[in-house]
Amino acid sequence: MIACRKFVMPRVIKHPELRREELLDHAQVLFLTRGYDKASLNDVIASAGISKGAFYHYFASKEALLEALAERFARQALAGVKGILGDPGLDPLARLNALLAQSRQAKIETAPEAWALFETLFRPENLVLFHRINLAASASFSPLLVKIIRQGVEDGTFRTFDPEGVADIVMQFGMATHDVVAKAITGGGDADMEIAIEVLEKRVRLYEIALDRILGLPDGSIRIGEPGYVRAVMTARRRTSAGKAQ
Amino acid sequence: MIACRKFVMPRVIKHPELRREELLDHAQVLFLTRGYDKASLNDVIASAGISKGAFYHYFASKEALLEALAERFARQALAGVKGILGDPGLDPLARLNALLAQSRQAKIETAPEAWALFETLFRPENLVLFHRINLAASASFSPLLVKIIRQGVEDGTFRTFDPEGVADIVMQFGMATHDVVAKAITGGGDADMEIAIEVLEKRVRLYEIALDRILGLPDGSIRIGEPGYVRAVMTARRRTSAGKAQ
DNA sequence: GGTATAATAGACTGATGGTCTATTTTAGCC
DNA sequence: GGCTAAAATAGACCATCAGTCTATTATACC
Repeated sequence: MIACRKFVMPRVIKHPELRREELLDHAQVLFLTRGYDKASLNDVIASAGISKGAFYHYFASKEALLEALAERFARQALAGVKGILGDPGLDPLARLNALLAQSRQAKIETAPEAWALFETLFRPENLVLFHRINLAASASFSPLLVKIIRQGVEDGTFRTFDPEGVADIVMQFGMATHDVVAKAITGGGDADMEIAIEVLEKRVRLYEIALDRILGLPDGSIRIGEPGYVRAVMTARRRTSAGKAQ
Repeated sequence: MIACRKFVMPRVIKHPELRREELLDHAQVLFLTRGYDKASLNDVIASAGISKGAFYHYFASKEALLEALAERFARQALAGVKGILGDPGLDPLARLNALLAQSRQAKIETAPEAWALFETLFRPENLVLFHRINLAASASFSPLLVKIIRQGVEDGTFRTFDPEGVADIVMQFGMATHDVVAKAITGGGDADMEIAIEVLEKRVRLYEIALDRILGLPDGSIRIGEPGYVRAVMTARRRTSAGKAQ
């Protein structure tokens, strides 16, 4: 039992990250198309072309796979936004607007593929996955928002007694917007979409004014998106998703 | 094959509702304590003391059981609130405040048992259940809110261009409040709770002022809860949940 | 080439949601 | 009370799932 090893000890450090990333790619597609519950582990490993033993070498469980996927989503979402905080040439309001613009308009318009994935997160079958990503994302996103709002409060741009609370509201509005957009896109026909666009455009205006007033700013200070951008986003998305089969 | 029946045809109408309700009771306890996923169908039928055949006579699937439970929750939540809309002696602001008070303070303080159940909905394992209930609840709750806000807009009490949007925001705030309360209660020790109470009290004030401003009301018009009520609720809940084993 | 470990394969397991067939209970009708 | 058809119930059975276990191959270092 007590094998007195001769201490030859080769230490091997490989690159399991690559395999993990590859697995996450396959899992992402399957989880988002079928939902976390409906996509079985066998589906994932079949898609990746590996055995069960290999999978469990890289991930402790299906749950761990989900967690890793959520973390990767959050990391990617955060990456495009980090620079704004570091930019010293922006005042707090511009910074907040830049953050909002970046996290919606820019991202949506420049990367419809990424948005296509994000949008499926709002489908009911992806509830679990969405929740995980949401947790991971707001854990890293909220502090950025709080920091910006705090700066604004300190230099007098914003007026509020609860920066964390306002940050939370901003996150809530952001999620609600995504939700409405996703519902509209996945929803009914073109006539429905016209109505949805109108509703959403109005909603975005409401959120803007609400944030203005909550932060003690004059109406029209906060810009979540230009007028007409909802239509642009949604027609663009419609075009993209039209080419896909189920 | 073609049995030419003599058309004796007895028609039997029983009361399957009772059995269904009973099953929902057992499912409610199990789903809320263990979570929807972790509570197996066998657990449910064992708890109810019936066979699988009997269960599938009343419900098409485990999913259908969840749906029915969510509907019942929503129905119960709505029941206590219906009267407010019918009360002709209230102006829109009082009506909105009454609705907010009813759906929080009153409900919480008068029925800690009900709230204890509700609170567990926010635990991560109950995500699916919560989402269903939330859907069912807002489907019936939102129209009430919209109606009240519309009345207020018509008679000039409220000023907004998007009553549906404001109703959505009210729902969002309500959910966020529940969420924070639940996290604080299920969270750490008494010291943490003191901090949580402070945060939440501040958050409630923020939501109140936010709604005031969104609706064009003077600050202090909307009352979600009296100052100090958060502490009362949370200490009351702590006492209740302290007596329970896991 | 020897060796310890990383990596992989895939049969196997226990539990789960759901199905199926068989049996008992219920309720109207003569 | 007997006849009948449906309602209600029981529980064996099934396919599928996440996860385990043992066996085998590949790799990197000596």
